[in-house]
Amino acid sequence: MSADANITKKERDCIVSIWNGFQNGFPVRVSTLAESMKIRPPTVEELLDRLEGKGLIQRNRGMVVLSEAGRTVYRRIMMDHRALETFLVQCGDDADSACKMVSNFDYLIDERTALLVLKRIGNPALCPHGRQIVEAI
Amino acid sequence: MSADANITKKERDCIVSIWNGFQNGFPVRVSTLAESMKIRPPTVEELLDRLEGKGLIQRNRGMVVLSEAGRTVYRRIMMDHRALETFLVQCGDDADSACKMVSNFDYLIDERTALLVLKRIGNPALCPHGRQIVEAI
DNA sequence: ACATATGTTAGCATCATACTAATACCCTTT
DNA sequence: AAAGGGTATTAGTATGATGCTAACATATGT
Repeated sequence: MSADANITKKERDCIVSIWNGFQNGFPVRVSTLAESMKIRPPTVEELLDRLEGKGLIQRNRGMVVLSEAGRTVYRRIMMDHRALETFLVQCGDDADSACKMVSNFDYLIDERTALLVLKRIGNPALCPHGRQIVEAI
Repeated sequence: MSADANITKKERDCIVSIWNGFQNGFPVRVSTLAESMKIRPPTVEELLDRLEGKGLIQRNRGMVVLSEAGRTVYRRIMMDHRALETFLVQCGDDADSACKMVSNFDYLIDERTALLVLKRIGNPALCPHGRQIVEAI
């Protein structure tokens, strides 16, 4: 098992952008996603169609939110991401490089593996950026 | 930078299969590659066309070998693979799961990161399967 | 009601992956 | 040398992911 609802890198990025865009309390808009992902709105629509097909998001008149399943996927990606990122920083990498590197494959790592890594690095509560490794959302 | 001659997962698998097939001293054949990768010969041809285009292999009447550049890519993939695999085993994973997991992203990791990980886990000479982590080929 | 923003469809294009069917090539055996 | 068997390659097709522009639709605010 991977972090897996069987998603691609772009779908992963989109899920993360949807979550980040939501931070202020309002659902993110398609145009905002397009801007933050540096792709055109129709390409975002395409991506959203696929994510909706997988049950990971809900849409309403241009507003986009993660579904319960989508939030679960997000949580998994982030736990995996922050576990590895924290490990790399412990190895001597800087937080930004580690973050960029790990973004390329965090969505491919299974939960079991992430938990093993977390235990090994001492179950820290926070990642190098100061965020909760196991996020409650 | 990733381990990167900018390859895909299948191209990565193909490079590894070409190397493994070569072990006995004879270049691997297309049919052998097809069998070991569980795809049909024409799909192998397609893959080989792309790898040849990237200068990573050389072909001669159905025989396939890695080029110098291809061997470099292979070495990098394997160092990255074995570094992470060894780390996961140190975390408590078993060698086979670790191997399978790491195969999904070893080709995405940059050399600098792999070297940091190697240092951190104590620069072991051998991976859990007993192979040289830094392979001389 | 109109103008502007934004969202959505339609229509393409490209690349990676994969297949079957047909053809070409090579080697061994007769 | 011809025939046959195995292997490689080409041709043709398909699908999924990613991306675009242009056109059309829908809101929102003045």
